[in-house]
Amino acid sequence: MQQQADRIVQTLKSKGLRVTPQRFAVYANLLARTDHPTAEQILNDLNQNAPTSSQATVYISLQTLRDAGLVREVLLEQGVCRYDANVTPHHHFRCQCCGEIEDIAWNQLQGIELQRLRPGLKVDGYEVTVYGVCDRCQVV
Amino acid sequence: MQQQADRIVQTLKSKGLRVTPQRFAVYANLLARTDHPTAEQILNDLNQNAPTSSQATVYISLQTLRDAGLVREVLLEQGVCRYDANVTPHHHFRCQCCGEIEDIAWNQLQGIELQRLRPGLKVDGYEVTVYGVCDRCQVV
DNA sequence: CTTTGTGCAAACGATTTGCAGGATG
DNA sequence: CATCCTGCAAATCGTTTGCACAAAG
Repeated sequence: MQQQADRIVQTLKSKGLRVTPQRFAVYANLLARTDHPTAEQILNDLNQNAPTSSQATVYISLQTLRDAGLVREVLLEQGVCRYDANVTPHHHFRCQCCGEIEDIAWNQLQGIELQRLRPGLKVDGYEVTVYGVCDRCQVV
Repeated sequence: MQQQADRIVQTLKSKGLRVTPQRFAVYANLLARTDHPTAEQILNDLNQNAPTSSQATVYISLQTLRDAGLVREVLLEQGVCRYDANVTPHHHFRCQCCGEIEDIAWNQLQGIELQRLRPGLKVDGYEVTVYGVCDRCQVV
């Protein structure tokens, strides 16, 4: 617990970011979650018991964390911006029924041949999005 | 030209959609473009010479076409919704410099093994997004 | 003490909606 | 002629901004 908190502080500092309670809370919340929450969901979660951060601060903190490379945006639905504290390369599965997004480990989807791409394109990376129905939605 | 127009009319009708000048114009515009325009870009393009459609109509036409499966949304930038009349499965390349989106033919990126995915997930399809820098931006 | 972050409320831009009139099948 | 579509303007939603105050280094 304490170690985890220290690690977060160190991570923020290492990116040259000031450690404020609000920023800490946003990042810690995102690190603790396995879903891919929206800014609003994070805001609600943080303020559930006691008021922690204002709306504007959550939005700005997420921007700051994104610019620092600690957090990434996941855009799979129109008008919905989700956040993910997992910044190592990985893929996503999206349930077309409930909208849930599940991570897919990088090594679960290998073997993509990028060699056939048009020469001239400088490739930095890629990501696979798999669409389907999750087990929970198949039962219902 | 005329044949193309007839084909569009037939396609719309086959989906049970009424053929109105505005709806026709939106779909024809999208079919004629190789870029991935936003609703606003389509609107401007249509009204460039003479006023053709109102803003609301373009937005609703795009929704209708999407629901009919004639058009798809491409979501690669936060807050930007692009449209694509190519609804056959294909991948995308996005230039991180200029934001341009280029189609990648399905058969240019093969060999993804979906077998390793967690059992329980019913897969309907997948899509690869490649990030990098296009040739035009590499020169500059 | 200087810089950066926060909160609030107002501003913003993209998209949606309500409603009256008009076109389509 | 019943239904669906359009245009307009107002409403809405998520996100951003301006500014005064507070906190961090």
